[in-house]
Amino acid sequence: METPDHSVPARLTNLPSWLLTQSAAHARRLVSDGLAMLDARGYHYRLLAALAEFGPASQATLGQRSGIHTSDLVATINELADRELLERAPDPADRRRNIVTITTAGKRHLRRLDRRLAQIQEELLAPLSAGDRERLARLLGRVLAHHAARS
Amino acid sequence: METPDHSVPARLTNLPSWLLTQSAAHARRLVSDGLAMLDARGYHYRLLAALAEFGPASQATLGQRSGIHTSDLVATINELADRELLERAPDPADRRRNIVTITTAGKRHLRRLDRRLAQIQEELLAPLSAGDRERLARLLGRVLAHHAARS
DNA sequence: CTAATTTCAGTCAAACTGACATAC
DNA sequence: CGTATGTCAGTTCGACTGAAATTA
Repeated sequence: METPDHSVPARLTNLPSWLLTQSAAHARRLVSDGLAMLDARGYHYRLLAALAEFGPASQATLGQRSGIHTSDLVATINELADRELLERAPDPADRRRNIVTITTAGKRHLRRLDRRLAQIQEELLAPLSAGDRERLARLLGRVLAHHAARS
Repeated sequence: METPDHSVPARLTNLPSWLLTQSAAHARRLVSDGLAMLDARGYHYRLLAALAEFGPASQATLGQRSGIHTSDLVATINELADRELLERAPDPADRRRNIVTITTAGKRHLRRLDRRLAQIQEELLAPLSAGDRERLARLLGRVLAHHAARS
């Protein structure tokens, strides 16, 4: 069983970081396109998910929960606030802070994104069995946990 | 065994595309930083690898082999040609084409990048056993093959 | 004074689009 | 003619940096 050396260098196909970034590129394209149909993007989902699951919070803590840089959060919140999917209100207890809250429309929007993303996962992982998907998720989760701890 | 719901939304930790893009983000950071120490970046490695493994070629076919858009290839080749790591010469048989060839210095540079990337993989996959790494590579390879076929 | 929070203006790598001139 | 090739200019998303203003 020889590989017929077609097109892509062995140096790359044997390189885990390449396999990872390339499959991630496909994932990002699928997610981007899928969310764009609902006028959304990755940051929107991540922020709405953090708000829905952990409740209202300041932008600083939302940054940690969503993994979005607080600097990028500003624009993301602006976009969602313009569409009334969340609300930004000053914290009376600490006037430096804004308290961000998801609205009912925001929750509805999040559910739409959930459904779309489920379809996208199906497309992304099409060649893998349920067991394979589980194994892949666990392996990636371990890598992620390791590097998340280191920061 | 309850998850202590610390910080990151379950919607994300259960989403394969998120696991993938997040671990890829760590990979990219490690690779970027590691290659930057050798004044290189991902595109340099991919292009040099394609040249070293498959020999001289036109920019169009190099684009396929390296997965770099022919539009981005122009700048990448410029950068490497300036440092004499490859040569760009007009194809006498078809004057639209350039034939790009890796130089001896380019091969030497590639070997340096190989070594650095090997260290980076170690860092990236630190929490995984050799068997786990193999399994991860196979799973990603299958996902990749599936989507590469579709384009 | 120091530290935390938000905001703004940028950079960067990778992936991609569209247009154009040239040559086949 | 239409098609392939290389070049150029520009965009997008996500991740990130640095600096400034406000308030604790």
